[in-house]
Amino acid sequence: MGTVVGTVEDCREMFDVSAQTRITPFSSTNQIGNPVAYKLVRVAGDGRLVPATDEEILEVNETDMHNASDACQSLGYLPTEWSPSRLSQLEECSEVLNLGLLRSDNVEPSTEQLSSQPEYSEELLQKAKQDERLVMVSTPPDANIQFCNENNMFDEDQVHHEPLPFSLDVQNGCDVNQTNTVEPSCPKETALPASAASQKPDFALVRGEICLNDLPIKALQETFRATFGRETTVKDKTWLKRRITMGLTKSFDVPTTNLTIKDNKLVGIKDKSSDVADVRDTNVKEAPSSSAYHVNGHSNASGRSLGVNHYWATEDFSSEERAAKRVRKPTRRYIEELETDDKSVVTSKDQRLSEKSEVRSMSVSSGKRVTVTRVVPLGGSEVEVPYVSHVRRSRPRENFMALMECHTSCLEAKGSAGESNLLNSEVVSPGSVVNSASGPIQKELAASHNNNSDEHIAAEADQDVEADHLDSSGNSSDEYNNTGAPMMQGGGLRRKHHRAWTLTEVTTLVEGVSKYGAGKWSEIKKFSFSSHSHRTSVDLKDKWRNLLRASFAQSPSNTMGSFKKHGSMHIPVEILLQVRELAEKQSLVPPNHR
DNA sequence: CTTAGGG
DNA sequence: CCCTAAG
Repeated sequence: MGTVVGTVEDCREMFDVSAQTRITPFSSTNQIGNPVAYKLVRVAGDGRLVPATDEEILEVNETDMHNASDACQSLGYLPTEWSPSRLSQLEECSEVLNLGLLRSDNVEPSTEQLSSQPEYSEELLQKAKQDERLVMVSTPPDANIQFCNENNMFDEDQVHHEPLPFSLDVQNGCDVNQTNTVEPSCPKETALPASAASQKPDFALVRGEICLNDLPIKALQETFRATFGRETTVKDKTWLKRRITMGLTKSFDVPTTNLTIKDNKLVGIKDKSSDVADVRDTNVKEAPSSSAYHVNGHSNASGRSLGVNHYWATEDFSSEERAAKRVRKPTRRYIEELETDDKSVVTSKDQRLSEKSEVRSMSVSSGKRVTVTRVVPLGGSEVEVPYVSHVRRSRPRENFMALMECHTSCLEAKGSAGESNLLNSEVVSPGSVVNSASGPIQKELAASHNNNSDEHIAAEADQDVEADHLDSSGNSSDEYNNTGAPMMQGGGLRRKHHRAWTLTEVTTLVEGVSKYGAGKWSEIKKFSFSSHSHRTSVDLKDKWRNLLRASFAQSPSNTMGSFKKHGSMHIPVEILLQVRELAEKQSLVPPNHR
């Protein structure tokens, strides 16, 4: 489903019919606490902005279809003269559009629903091009409050329009006390009930950088999701914070209706730029005076301690926004970002990296066509999917499961057919993950193909099995799936490549270290771990580090060690002692002796 | 590519 | 485990 995109005229028509019914005291329903991205349409009579109902959205969409196609001849058409910045603007647009979609579509928090949305993104982008006519408006969190202050300007009709939480993802992901059905509550500042308070935390989530500082990465990711309506796999706190902040500020730039309201009055039709500015101004200038901010602070205090603040209550938002726009430097670290970020701000270095990552994410393909893939986060795991467009960024493909299954079956059936191309070209290999870990995996794949066997797994797995039955933990075999890629399990994705270290592995590691010395990981891998296909040298290094930690943490006081977390394998004390011995020995004796 | 470290 | 920065 799309957004409310349409000419003002369209809306007029609609509202001639429906406007009266929906004009009710604002205070009766809406929850200001919710950072809802409203789709606004203007009421014919008084020119008010009112949130569009879903039906209206539909209608408008239909009416708009023509307009859209009119204005933008074909969907595939992209004016070449558009500057990159222009495009990026649009991207932002579409992002916000997606946001709007999120809330309008979500009746249930299911992901299937959401997953289908990306399909519209392209179309949305197209629509976004005619920003002149965009009726849909996504108001940033504070805008709601602002509307509230402007007093009845934002009429609400809960029957037609149920304000949904900013993003369902936020609720779900953040485990906040919220239900999908937003109960009507008084949005007035005066009545800031506990119900509102319960929602504040979410609100706070999308606040600003300052309040993000204390959040763990997870929370930041949630916030990101809440902000952009899409997942992120980025684990870089700094980046996340910056991005979130940017997203928040940027959302102000979304084109609004041609008509603008100023001081409760309809100003009239303006050109886009001034219009945007106006909207922003009203939002920015008026909001800070609102006592709603207090409420926010309050609920924050009473709610989850997010270390929240009055960040945007006190900050000069407009300036902050402008500053952010310029200051912002594109990240260079993650493919996801490189592909979704504004191209306009990419620096030369980033360009290089971008290319690099492109290469990285490019799959060899069958025959003439090269399939570029991108990493799509799904349920904590990342998979490469054929890269479609920048626009589709909100949700992973819905039939991902199918892809996975298809792929795995491909693998099995593939053994004889043996065209590895297939894997890469059409269905994206789940095994080829972003990082270096894909190396071994692909080796495995190759092996399986060469063997022409259906039990290609066994080829490598047996080694593990062999190793496993020697020790107690023996849980590494369970992880073994065809590709070595994360396996589906009850619909969820396991973290890719998580294979518990078996006791034998540990011992061989220790022994390897004693032989070749700590730090000679490649050697150790080559000689001692030749049988264990996985376990890269890095793995060995990591494991050794952990072993060291364990050994030093445990032996000083034996009491502590006993009631440690028993989540993972218990490393026998002897081994730990051995580890420590080795560690001490090696740290004292320079490796040159060996 | 290999190591060392931070996350 | 993942991701990177350095050699």
